[in-house]
Amino acid sequence: MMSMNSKQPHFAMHPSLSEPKYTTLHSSSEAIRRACLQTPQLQSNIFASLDETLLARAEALAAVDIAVSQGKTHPFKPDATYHSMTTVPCSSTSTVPLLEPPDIMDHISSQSLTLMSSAHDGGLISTSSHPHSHMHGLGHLSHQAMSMNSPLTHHGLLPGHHGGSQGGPGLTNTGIPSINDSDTDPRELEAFAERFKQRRIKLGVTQADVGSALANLKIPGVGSLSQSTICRFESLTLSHNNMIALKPILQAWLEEAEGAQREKMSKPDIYNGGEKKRKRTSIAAPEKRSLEAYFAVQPRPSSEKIAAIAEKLDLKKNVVRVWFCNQRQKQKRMKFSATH
DNA sequence: ATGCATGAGCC
DNA sequence: GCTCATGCATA
Repeated sequence: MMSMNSKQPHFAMHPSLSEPKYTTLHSSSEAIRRACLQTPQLQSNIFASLDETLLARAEALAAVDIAVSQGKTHPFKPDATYHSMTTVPCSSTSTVPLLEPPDIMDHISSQSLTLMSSAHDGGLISTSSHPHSHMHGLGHLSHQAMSMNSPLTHHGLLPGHHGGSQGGPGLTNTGIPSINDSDTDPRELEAFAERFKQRRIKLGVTQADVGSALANLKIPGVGSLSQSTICRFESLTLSHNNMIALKPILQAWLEEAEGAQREKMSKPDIYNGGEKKRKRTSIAAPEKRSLEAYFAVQPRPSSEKIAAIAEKLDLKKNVVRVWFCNQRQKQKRMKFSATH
């Protein structure tokens, strides 16, 4: 089922309980997330529990691997986002016996470090053959975010100019807030996100409501967004560019919603259900720890390594590949990476 | 709130 | 195959 099939009148929701279904561990989990976002926990402990020889070998191999991959595999594109997440160990108590990265590294590196032959994509995990149809929302205008221009601006949806003043975002003829220099300021983004959340709650609207209501704005190229995205916007767990791109849209919605705070939408869901559901893969703690250990020495393993790691951990190769992708993406998120 | 996943565009 | 934006499913 959808989370909120029929939009309920916002007044039906208690201001203090604006998230009917997603309000379980807000505060506590956030603290944890913040802490862990910055610190791939367990690493030091993991290695500490390993034989020194193995550790040494792992590092040596990783060094080789890094040199090789940076030399010919990837250009290591610098991102516009702020990342201050190197591998800082986080206090932990684990002493779980993991698979030793060295083993795998050793195994593979002995022959195919620089080669990339098996580039096939295994099937998706878990039955997944969902018609998962449309990519509604802003998907189509979120191309590779350039390091300086937001996708929206790039797409021509938003004015690329800058007002130059920070007196407050004005509106263009189209009603879309213009982009000022201040709009790209992390501090301003953070402030806006906070304001947004407060006002949203004041309106008694859930994150999911906001997401679907965006389609009602009829802004060309702007459809609905998921609860996830709104949540991530509010918590700043999006890339800097993504934040910049979404800000004007959410701002437009906010103004609109507050302006007509009486007969807000009745927007039915844009995505229909009926199809099969996707089953989320869950990587067990031990395996996850191993992956984190690998990630620490080599965030960008080759296809061969991914395959080897997958085999070793008894996971689908694709699952491992995606895990590394997501891990890298996490490092680039905004939250506390910027230095105000 | 967050983990795993998809898909588009780029290389 | 990677990055990025974004989403479904779930804790």
